Amino acid sequence: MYYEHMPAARSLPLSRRPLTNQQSAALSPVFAALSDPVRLRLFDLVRRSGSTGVCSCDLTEPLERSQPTISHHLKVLRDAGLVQARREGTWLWYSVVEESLSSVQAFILR
Amino acid sequence: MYYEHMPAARSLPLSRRPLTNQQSAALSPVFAALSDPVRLRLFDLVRRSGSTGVCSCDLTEPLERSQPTISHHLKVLRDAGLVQARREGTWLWYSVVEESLSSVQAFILR
DNA sequence: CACATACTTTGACAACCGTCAATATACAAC
DNA sequence: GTTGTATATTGACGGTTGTCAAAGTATGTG
Repeated sequence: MYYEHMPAARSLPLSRRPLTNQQSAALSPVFAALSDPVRLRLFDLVRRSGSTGVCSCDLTEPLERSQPTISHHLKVLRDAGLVQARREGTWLWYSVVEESLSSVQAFILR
Repeated sequence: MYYEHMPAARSLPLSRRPLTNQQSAALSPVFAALSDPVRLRLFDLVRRSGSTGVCSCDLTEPLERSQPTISHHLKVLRDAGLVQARREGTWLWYSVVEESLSSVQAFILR
């Protein structure tokens, strides 16, 4: 008799077991991406631009940082999976990745 | 006529306005405290110890870090307002500060 | 091709971070 | 007081981070 259709026995539900090394390694970069005040405001500006998105050139002035610095921060947010870019001619339109904060949300409610 | 009892006019509800410099400066240290994988697991272990708390000596081994390192990380979590310590004789019992993640939660749902 | 605009990459710098060994402090028991 | 245990602080080390100026890449216009 095969048991492949039976769930493995667990002493505790998944969320009640200690955070594993892998889970924390996957989650910490998301927190790290939001650990800088400039990036927090950057993410907020991108998020409130909605599905339309916002172009990088419009983010330099309100954040009072140089254009390369904004580009650097956007890359950090992109690498963390928090925002995405869509090219349209010369411009890059940034928008948030929906559900990208679900892992953080899951950790809070854990 | 005095208007001191009238609320200031607002073009948008508070949560719909861009994150201010002060808000991001207050929020980023909380994310920074959770941006390290060891601290994430540390916070998780403290949290699951409940109101009883857990003593620092029991955290060194599962996290595979030296005692000074764990002490350092606990201080970071304490400074961020995420955990608190209560002394009982020679031991310090660490427990989470309830509602300490509410600012993060508010940011996610913003 | 040249030129302009939008954005990225490189390189440098100071500041910060994670880690541990060594040392110091706090408390309890004697 | 001394001795022992629990925790914090100090100092040092390599590695990472935020920032900008300068240079490079990409796309569009003429």
